[in-house]
Amino acid sequence: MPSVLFALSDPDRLEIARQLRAGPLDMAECALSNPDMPKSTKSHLMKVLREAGVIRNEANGRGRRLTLRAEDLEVRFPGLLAAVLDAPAPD
Amino acid sequence: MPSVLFALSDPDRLEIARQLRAGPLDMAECALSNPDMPKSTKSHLMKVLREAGVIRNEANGRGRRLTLRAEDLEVRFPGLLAAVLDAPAPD
DNA sequence: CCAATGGTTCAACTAAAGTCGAACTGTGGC
DNA sequence: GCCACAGTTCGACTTTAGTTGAACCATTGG
Repeated sequence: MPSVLFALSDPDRLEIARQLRAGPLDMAECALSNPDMPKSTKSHLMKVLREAGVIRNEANGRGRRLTLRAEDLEVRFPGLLAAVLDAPAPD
Repeated sequence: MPSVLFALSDPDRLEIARQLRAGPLDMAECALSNPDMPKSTKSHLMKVLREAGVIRNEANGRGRRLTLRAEDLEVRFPGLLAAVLDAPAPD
């Protein structure tokens, strides 16, 4: 649980979670505030989210499909994800 | 918002928030998992929570009264605090 | 007034996260 | 098979957060 909150306590990672809310996304598609972020850094963000159980990250063609694990989170921490993602702009 | 999630993403700080849920508490009363934690460390935990806007910390006699800022948080991030504190044991 | 109690602040240190280039892996198109 | 593409992993580094003793400040009981 602390790890979930920690994962979401970063603007970039929160932004990713927000984008995934509407549905799975190819990693290449999800744009961050900083467009010229090195791919190793971006990959690291995904890793933190993945290890916290916030997203899934499976190979898909030559890219990667990112999925928000909304149902799993809902079971473990009811209402949490909604409360976080519904909140006002990422400030 | 990230700062609130960050503040709560630590077992000790989360524990404090949980204890304050029932009502204000004197700092001396709120016991942590580690009872022989130095007071400077404990004070630091409070600072993080305070600066994130999670708690209030006002002088009260020779001690300090800690208050969970539940209403303020509810306005800014509806449902968030409840979702976090209602969640299963601090794991 | 003085000493004890309860916390804060400071400064120095340790530990943990973030950053990013370079090397590596797997997939698809040609 | 080979090359380009999309990401991951590794390792070295920088940055940020946690930890703690010591000095300090405020309040209260004697």
